Amino acid sequence: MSNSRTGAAAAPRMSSGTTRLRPVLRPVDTAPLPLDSIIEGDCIAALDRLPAESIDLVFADPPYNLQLGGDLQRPDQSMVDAVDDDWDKFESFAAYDAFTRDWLKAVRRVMKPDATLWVIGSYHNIFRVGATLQDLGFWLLNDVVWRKTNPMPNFRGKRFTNAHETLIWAAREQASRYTFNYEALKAGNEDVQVRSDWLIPLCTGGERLKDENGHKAHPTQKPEALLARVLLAASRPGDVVLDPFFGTGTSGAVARKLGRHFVGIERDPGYIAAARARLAAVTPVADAALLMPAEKRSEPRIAFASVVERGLLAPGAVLVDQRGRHKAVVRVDGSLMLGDIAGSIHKIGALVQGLPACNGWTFWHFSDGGALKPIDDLRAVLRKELADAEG
Amino acid sequence: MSNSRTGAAAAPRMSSGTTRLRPVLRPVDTAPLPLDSIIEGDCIAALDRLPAESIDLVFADPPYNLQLGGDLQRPDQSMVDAVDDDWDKFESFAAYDAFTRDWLKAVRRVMKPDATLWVIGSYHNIFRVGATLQDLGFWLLNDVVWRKTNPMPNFRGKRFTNAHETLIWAAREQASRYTFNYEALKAGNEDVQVRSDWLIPLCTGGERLKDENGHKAHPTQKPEALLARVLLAASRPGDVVLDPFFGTGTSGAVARKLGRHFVGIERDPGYIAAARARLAAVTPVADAALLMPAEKRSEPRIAFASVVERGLLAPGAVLVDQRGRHKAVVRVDGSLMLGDIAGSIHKIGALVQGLPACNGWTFWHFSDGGALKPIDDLRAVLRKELADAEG
DNA sequence: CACCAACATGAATCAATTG
DNA sequence: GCAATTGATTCATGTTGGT
Repeated sequence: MSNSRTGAAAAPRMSSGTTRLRPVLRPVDTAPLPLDSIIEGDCIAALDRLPAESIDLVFADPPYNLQLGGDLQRPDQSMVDAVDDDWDKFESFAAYDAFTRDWLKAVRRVMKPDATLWVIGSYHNIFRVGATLQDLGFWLLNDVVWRKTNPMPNFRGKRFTNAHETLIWAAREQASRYTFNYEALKAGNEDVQVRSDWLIPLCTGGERLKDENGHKAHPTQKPEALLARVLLAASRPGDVVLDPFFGTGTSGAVARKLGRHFVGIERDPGYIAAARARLAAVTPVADAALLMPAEKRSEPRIAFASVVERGLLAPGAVLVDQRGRHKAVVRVDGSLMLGDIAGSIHKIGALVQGLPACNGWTFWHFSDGGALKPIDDLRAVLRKELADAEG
Repeated sequence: MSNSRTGAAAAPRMSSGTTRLRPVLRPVDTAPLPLDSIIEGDCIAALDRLPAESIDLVFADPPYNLQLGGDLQRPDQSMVDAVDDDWDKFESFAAYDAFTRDWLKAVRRVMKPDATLWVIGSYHNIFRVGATLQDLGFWLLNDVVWRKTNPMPNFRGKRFTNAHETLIWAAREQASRYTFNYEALKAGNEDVQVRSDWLIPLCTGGERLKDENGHKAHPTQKPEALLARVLLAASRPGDVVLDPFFGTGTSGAVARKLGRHFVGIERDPGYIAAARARLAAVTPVADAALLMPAEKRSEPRIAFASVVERGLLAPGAVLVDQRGRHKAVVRVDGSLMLGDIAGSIHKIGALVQGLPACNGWTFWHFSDGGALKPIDDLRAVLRKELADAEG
């Protein structure tokens, strides 16, 4: 592990160097990663200049103007007389798919092998994005529903109130060992696993950026609470968060507040100006201890043999399961004996239950003054000794 | 309008005769619409034999293409009974796409011009289905989220609990003048528009069909409440509801109960037998207006993390008990920190008191202008927001 | 019969380390 | 790189069986 796991101020984690994918052609003129800054320009061109495998987390809020003008307009600018012409629809969807494919491929190149990607969208575009992700080899982890507490009603009464948007969370590849701060999320959620549906208000009021005329600075500014949950779930302090459609910089503001680095790409100078002003006003959470995700510290491995060696259990001692239905005898070498079969605490535990696997530490119990206690208690004794010895 | 709109017993509505799409090649040997019966056989072959433009509503629960790997064990070492049926296995995404395209095209031919289609799926397949719908010229109306009250947990703690599935609601084409019972839905929802996220329990208990051995008759039986909401929203009494993946006939049972006709297509004789027995036991309700399933309600769970996310408490804020004997610090992720130990508000509250359990909401207080107030007051603020969202 | 404890189960793309 | 081993991990709801 890199040292960045130990503090918010540390340098960003570098790629492990192991490339699990086939080698990637890297553009000749890549620049060093411009940490905590906004790159002005076209998303894909800018991505192609970033170093490969340098990003820990990607958050993307791509445009979904499937049939409008702008960057997705047909190349020849020709007029289409029938707007609902099937062929035109196909052209439009195909153009959007090509655009999606291009930016996702460019993003994937700069992701570390264990990086993950979040994309947000609505039913207009999210299906195409999701299918493209699968086609490119991303590994879908969850689709997450942002339930809006205060959605805009459906004024014409012709459909259900469009009260949610969808986020897709995907790893770069199936083999990725991605960051997921399970324990921390659970601790903040009444000690229950966090579900795939999140209830969060729209970005309104003081959080909503306004221009000099009092109009909203960006049409689809996302709430910081949404980004906070994304970053707290799937990144660590010191990680680098890339947002290829930076807009007015919600992802950057939250990254900065939570001790993550950001890299933003944005084409519109107006949005960039708004984002820069916003970022300058962000106060990072100072105390690194508040940022590190609550985690069960990984305990040193203890062999059952050392429990016997240390005399916490004598050879010949009888272990039973909690309800006393199964018995086994401790041998000097730390294996268990059941009749004439010997094996590990796990193997014998699985055997007597007819199961493929078993955690022997919690399954087997010993008698301590009449009370049955799991042998895991004995492991805890050794761990404490070990911890004390290390200071 | 046909007279079928006025009563449950009327004949099914016939096509208006105006074809808004380009002419469709109709198979020579189409049969008359086999109302209220199950067609045994391949989905696409059976669809090709149905008359064109004869269906008012389609509900489809296609294979999800789960792509499961090895076995999954629960923490108690028991096995998860996963979907491992042959009908859910596909060679590749391309094969699944081809399958999807074929059945959707066949379905579209038999839909009336104003008919709509519902498809349900998970993140494994729903993106591909949605994109294919768009490619074929369907017009997406909503994506609807079925939020499960009681989903299966994520046993390994590696992802968010997969707590929802997605339904796509689409018209045959953009010009469709589809059925949407807006006023009825609103009246049944405390006079507010029905949202795109529905909270409904899984199909369990007595509703779940079992075989003679007591095992579930179908691995993915859907709750009747879900189908009831679909049919009440987007069909009228007397309409014909087609289900190309009939399974054990939930859509048919609900259609029959609500005074709609059904046409089911199913390949597996075992499922068909179960469905026939089930359908025979259904009693149609005399007055369909009486049956509006109430949304599942439960006391909303508020996460302390969301109190921090919304800025009601800042990271680093100090919480104390009422008499100021214990202190703990709020972290960014909604856990509390006591020394170097992090945990939930409840766990840390229990820890400082040496008790096995503690209600952190009433135990911990924050300082509000000199006065100590329980953090439960902050929960009340969020609860009010949530109540507004749930209706 | 009431009550409680134990058990069962739901569309699941659900590990990390050692040898 | 692959196989074998170790060991970490669950929420809501309904049913069953015992006192």
